[in-house]
Amino acid sequence: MTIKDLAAKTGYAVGTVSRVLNNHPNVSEKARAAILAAVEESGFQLNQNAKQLKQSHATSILVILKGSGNILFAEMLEVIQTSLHGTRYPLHVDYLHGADNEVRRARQLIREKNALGVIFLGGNLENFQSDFADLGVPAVLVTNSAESLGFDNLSSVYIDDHAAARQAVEALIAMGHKNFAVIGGHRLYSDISRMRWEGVVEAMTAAGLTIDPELDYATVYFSPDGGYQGTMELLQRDRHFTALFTMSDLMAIGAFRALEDHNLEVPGDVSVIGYDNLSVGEFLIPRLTSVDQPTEAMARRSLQLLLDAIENGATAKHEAVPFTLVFRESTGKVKE
Amino acid sequence: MTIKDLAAKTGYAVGTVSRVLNNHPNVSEKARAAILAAVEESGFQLNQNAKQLKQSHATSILVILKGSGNILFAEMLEVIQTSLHGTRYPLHVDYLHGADNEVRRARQLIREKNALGVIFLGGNLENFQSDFADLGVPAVLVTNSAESLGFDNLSSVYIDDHAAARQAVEALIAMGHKNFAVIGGHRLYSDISRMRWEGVVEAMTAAGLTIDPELDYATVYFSPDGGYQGTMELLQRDRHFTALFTMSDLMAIGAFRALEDHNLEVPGDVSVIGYDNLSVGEFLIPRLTSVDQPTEAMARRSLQLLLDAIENGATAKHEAVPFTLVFRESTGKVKE
DNA sequence: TTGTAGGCGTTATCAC
DNA sequence: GTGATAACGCCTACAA
Repeated sequence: MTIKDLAAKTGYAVGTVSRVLNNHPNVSEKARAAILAAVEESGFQLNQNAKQLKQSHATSILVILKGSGNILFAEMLEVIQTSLHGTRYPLHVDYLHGADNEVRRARQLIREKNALGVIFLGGNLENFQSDFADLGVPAVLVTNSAESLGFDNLSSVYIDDHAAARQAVEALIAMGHKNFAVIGGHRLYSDISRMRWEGVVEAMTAAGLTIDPELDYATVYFSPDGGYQGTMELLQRDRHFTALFTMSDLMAIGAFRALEDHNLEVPGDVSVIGYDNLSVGEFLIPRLTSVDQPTEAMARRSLQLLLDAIENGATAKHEAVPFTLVFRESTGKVKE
Repeated sequence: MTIKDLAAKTGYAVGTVSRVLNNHPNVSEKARAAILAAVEESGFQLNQNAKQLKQSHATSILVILKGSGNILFAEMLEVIQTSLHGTRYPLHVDYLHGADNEVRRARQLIREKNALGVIFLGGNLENFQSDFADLGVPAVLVTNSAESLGFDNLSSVYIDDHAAARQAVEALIAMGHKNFAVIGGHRLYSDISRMRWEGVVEAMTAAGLTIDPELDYATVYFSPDGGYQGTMELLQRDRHFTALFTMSDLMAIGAFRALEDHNLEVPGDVSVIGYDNLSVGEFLIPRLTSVDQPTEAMARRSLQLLLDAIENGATAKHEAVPFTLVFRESTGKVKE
């Protein structure tokens, strides 16, 4: 079933059918009604390959999401989708694995889907470094700052991981904690892990405290299991920490379990602070203190920046979205 | 940059370029090397729109995933992806929202992507009822049984939700529980909620116990928050249950919290059993008893059924994959 | 082994 | 307001 068939069926020419299907003017009400009826009856669907192949002017916006399991990205995507719904910008979403090169993928999809701009939900700075030049359309990277790259069509929206981690630790220091342990990802391969770690170190140093990058840090996956393994490892090293900073709320769940297994109380013996402020944290026992990732604000802002660049040719901006610390029950004053 | 440009650049004709790009035979090594070098240098990428539009024979397999937030589906997708990697079947994945019609979408994508077959990860039987006829390629529905529909090209792989819920409740009855409460989705709109509920009722009835579909059931979302709200509601109704069946592990997390808020111990005062056996359950305090969804087995089996239908014209099959109950700490004998 | 040309389903530019 | 018709980029007979 093609528009040719529809044309034959209704007695009009393909051009008229196409005009109806695309809501173009200069079509009689009669023709429109007849063709729409035939479409309805036959369940006809436009072939997007042919459409995209032919269509000359770009109209759509592209979102490239790296890591489909990431719940924060999923939330942001939802915001973008609802914001764009009903506008004149169709949305294309593409899901990528961590290993794939998101910038190359973007380049191909921009051409194929006639995209006006791209939002990268997550991304690796190295890929932008090597492949972003001459992308041709405005883009926004969400999560990392792309300021250092200096591309004039690449904006970025992020939270200041460095400052967030620092403030989190400062708050715990203010509660009297002196001995910290940290669980996170690989500081070499994970930008955010490195930045958060640096924030921790900065806060410690500023307070005249010390933390050992080898002994007080556990490198694990961002999962409950990772949190469990990491905490067990830290505990076995016998470092006697009273505060545990996990780089994700998921890790904190595993940390809770490991501490329980060692008969350590939260926050009585160990204060635990997570990261992301996932909704699940509110229901844990004890309720989890966490660094809030303002997903909605980040999503909204990135879309604004992109549309501003598309519609008004606005220049690239790099913005840190304000974060907040959410204090709940898993942190407290250190025991005397 | 098109294959025309490549042809001009290398001095060969577009036909030769196309043959190289598609690994067709009858191309001299010299030509292949020259063209591949040019491709590498220019970073050329085939336009998939044009390719798919033109390509006559189908090669790919389509996976339609409903509800991108669903962690079980994400796991199954991973199994399918790795299984298919390196085979002659490219994989197309499409993510859909709950409200969209997955069968219509499949119909369009089959045509556009030249798919040989489809795996539906989740799906609504009503949509299959109304739109599946004459889909044209073999398909497998994962999660629900499609046996009642009787389409000869639609297989299904599922776990017997009915039996699983029944066995879960039977096990708790064997521990001495008599008063049950259940938290799940809307039994009208959610097939699995209805089937699980029916399993619960069956077990209760068989044991000579009663359960009230109004008073002992809370309809909520499949989330920690839903579990919390549902448990609070049940508690406020003052039904004095000693066993709580939640239709998802996520709900169980919220249930734990609500019980704690009422100074009720798990499993001392109330035994809690979840569903899905997510990895997080292992780390909860107490560790969560749950109905295991054999995601890997389901994914493997669905792919086998599909490939068997594609390659050997095998007829549609409907298979229940065996589930297991994983007993951990959140369930126990009822207090005397 | 290589080149040529028709056509996939659609949009857009012409005439009418 | 409507109908032809030339592309879009590619694959694939078929011819050379």
